[in-house]
Amino acid sequence: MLNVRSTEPEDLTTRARIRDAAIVLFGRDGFDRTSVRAVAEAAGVSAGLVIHHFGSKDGLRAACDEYIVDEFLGRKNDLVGPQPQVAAKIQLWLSDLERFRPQGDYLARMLAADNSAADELFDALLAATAEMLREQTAAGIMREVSDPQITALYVTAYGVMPLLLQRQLARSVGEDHLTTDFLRRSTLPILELYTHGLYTDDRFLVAARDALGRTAGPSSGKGENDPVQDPDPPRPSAS
Amino acid sequence: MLNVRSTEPEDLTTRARIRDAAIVLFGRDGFDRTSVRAVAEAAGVSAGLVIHHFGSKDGLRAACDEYIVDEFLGRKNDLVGPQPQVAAKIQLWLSDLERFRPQGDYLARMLAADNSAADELFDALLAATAEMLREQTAAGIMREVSDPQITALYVTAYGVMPLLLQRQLARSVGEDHLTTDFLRRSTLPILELYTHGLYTDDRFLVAARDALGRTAGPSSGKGENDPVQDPDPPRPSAS
DNA sequence: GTCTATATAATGATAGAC
DNA sequence: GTCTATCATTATATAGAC
Repeated sequence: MLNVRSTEPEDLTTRARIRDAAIVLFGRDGFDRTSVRAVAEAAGVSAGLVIHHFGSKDGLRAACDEYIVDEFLGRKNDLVGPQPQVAAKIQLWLSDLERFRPQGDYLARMLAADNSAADELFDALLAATAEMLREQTAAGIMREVSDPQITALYVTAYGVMPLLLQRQLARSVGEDHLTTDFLRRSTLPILELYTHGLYTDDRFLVAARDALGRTAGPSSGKGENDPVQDPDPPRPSAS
Repeated sequence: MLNVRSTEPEDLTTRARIRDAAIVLFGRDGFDRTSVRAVAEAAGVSAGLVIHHFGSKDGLRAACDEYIVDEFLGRKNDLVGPQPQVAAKIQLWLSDLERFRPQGDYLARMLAADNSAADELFDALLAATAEMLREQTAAGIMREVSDPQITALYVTAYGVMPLLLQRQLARSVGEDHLTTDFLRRSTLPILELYTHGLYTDDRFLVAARDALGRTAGPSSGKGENDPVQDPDPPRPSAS
């Protein structure tokens, strides 16, 4: 299903070969640590030709950005369908991590960097997530939440997190990189969280509602005991 | 509470001033985009002196890494207490985002990069989270989960996510950077998730258990319909 | 400890031949 | 379109004076 041309180096134009080589190297080593010469060598051309095709190293980056975003958002070539949807693309990527690692790595770097193309992509993911949340809630499949916008935001951010922290995730189970097995093993724990939560009762939620209620409003003065979000799990006041 | 010397530039040694300037610039612009000269200027010294003190630019980075990790893990100076705990440090950081932004930005870059100091820190956070999960479960405050290791891993990773995606989080609510208000607003949605989950019933969880049960074991062959984790929220097969 | 001056290497980009 | 040769800039790091 879906064409695979874009990752087969064979019949690509030189320009496309350079761009693909750049995605691999930029994704693996980072933009700054990758020289135009290195990209040229990987693509089997001269450094001058790289500049000739993209104007500058930054032009090359822009071309990579655009390609990745278009690819991911399904705005690509062929008339395979009206909208090969984001979800389908995600499924495709996940079905063959090895093969799509370069794109994934590149995407991760984009999201972490100060990059307007990445912003566009994140916004698209967020919009899709928000819409899904709305639909599922209307259908009674998902609970009503107090703040759909923020909820959608965190669900989206939690969703892309594995891209950014793949090194830590893989390392913690003794792997070099994310594997399909790891993702499969992650399925149940994540679904458990999204189905039941982790807490056995309402106590922390109620306490937070109380605390926030006292200062009230979307904006407020500073309190001493702000129940601000904790980079670690929500936990009782102790510890 | 807790001393604040480390962020007051006044009475620091020159070496410490250089290191602090480097943390600011490395955190803001990235290691590669920051020159030794820039660090030197920010610290009010010559480039030669920076090298004199740290041997090389990479030595400077290593010193910054170590400082940040030690600081965060509470292994720092003074005898303020046996273990000013990670949780306390997090609270301190969150209580004054503006002031600790340089450290936060630096930490974010560490975690995203290929950095052994960051690995050590992540491992410490993970261990603390796993231990907390164990305790809370034993106390009946948290539910039993099917895979405590993976659950702890995701809870930890979700916890540090805002550090890595602060740009996207802030942007989505129209801010330039994370604010205390944003974190306050995030408290309830996150606690809702951790208390009730998002789904109204078990259907997806049961379906996943079924699907995984069929292939069984922690490792298995490839299926066509792997219910692999989705960078977007768990969702029904449709879409 | 701190500075200035400099060596040396690498990089992005240009020019011009083919 | 593609190459080779080269320029100009910038970076890290060194050397030696103070």
